[in-house]
Amino acid sequence: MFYLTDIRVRFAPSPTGTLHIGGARTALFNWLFAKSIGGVFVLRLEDTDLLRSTEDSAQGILEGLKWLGLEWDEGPGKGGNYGPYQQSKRLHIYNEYLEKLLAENKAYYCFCSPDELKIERDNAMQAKRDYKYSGKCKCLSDSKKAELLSAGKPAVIRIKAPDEGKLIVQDLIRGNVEFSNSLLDDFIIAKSDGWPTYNFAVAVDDYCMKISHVIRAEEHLSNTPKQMIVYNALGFPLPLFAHVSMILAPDRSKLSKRHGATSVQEFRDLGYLPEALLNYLALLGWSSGEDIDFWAIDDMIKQFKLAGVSRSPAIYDIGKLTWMNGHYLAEENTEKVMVLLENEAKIRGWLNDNNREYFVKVIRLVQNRCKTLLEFFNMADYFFEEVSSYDEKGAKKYFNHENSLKILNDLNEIIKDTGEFKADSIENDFRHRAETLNMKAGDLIHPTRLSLSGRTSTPGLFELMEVMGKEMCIKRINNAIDYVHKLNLSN
RNA sequence: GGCCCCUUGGUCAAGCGGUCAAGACACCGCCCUUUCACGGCGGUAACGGGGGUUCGAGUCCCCCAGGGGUCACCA
Repeated sequence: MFYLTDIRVRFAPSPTGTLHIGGARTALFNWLFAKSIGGVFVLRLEDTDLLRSTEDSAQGILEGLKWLGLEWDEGPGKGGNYGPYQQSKRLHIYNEYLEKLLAENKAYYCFCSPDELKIERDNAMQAKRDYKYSGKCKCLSDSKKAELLSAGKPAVIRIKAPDEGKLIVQDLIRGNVEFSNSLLDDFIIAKSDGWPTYNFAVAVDDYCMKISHVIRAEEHLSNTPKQMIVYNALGFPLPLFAHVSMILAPDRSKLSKRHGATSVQEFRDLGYLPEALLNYLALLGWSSGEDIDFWAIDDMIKQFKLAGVSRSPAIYDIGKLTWMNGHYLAEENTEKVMVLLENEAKIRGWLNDNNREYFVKVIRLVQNRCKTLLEFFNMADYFFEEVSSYDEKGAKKYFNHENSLKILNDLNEIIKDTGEFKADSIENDFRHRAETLNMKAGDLIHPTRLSLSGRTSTPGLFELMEVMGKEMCIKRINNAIDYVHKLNLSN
């Protein structure tokens, strides 16, 4: 009997694209599982598809994982005792096991060309039969085989698959899932270019890397019996499996580029915080049973159980992610937010060495109203740039009646007269003046807001004024007065 | 099409034989308020269908339907 002494899990993406949120969630579940029981989280790059794998993609995936804080214990850049952690560097290992299977007559060379096989497959399809490889190369004589091999005829290696009985996948999320052996054929384990196929490489690597729990996306469930055949042929003990359901787009289809942002980096660039994305992803398919929306990562680790992972596919909802991000952003340390905004702010000329303090004050005012970092740049422009136009409806309402000029002039006076330019005292002055003028405070507040920001909605006006400073306020009120003058002339 | 997985409001999701079927997002009201957010209160909205088992079924079993996955010298 084989006992697992060490808990080891892995995330094994193929570097043929970006790290999308489905992959990120799979990585997260692996990571949480490992952390929750003191296991090891391994990262392995499955890059045996030489044509589609790219270094850029690999770097992007690594970067995405790091950004999320899902650091791996072993893997690229980290090392470990079971490397290399890139399949493209493990050819000698696969060859060793390939030769073992060949020597034990558990696998055989197949010389059928892709074209031949395609024809057989098409025929089977047309006849509405299930296609299974005929197995004709299995019966090749040794001499014939040697002849073809030495003639350099391209060959793949197939594994001899049992055709009776059944395989039971022990899945920690789904329970036992049975597959009948009769459905499987002698599938290819090594391509004619000498590289192993996925199902072979995965099984060999998971064994060699002493993986105890294979936690991966549901799309791999149907592949699992094939991998089990490899395990069995090689005499490897089986790991435990856990197949996590997929994340679907709002139209219930598989996530793809046409669904907008799907990759971790896109979300980063859109101004989402890693904590928020992680929290959202965790709740999309996992529940502790408690009624908690916001999870500190440490609590997640404490509470995480594979049994709490959902079996049904989940449709992701960017609205909820955004809502959640808004909460994280509102509570984030202002200095940290500043760091996150810094680059873009400098590019826009909003931030330089002399106005850091001002910039921080603006963030403090705006950050709890933004749902994403990107929104900050849409919401705070008037703090850094001249007001170039006024909200149309606002102008109609506050700049376009007989009292408008008088009110604006009054405002200028109030502002000039305000001794200490602090939110409290400004507010006091405003309310006083409104009273003496027999107006509502709003009658003064709204035109001021529009004058200072060009908008009808902003953070609290008096806080805003304090941050802007007296000088800027007066200047903008004067600009508004000019604007109203012109408006009157043209009427 | 074969095989496999899945099915509670629009979305996420609690529930594990007895509940008026939680909660969150979204949506709609109201309150707070200088606007916008936030917050508070309230509301609309669900067990895919059909058979069983049981005193009793969202919960167990079977069938159907729908959705998803997979059937490559891709991973």
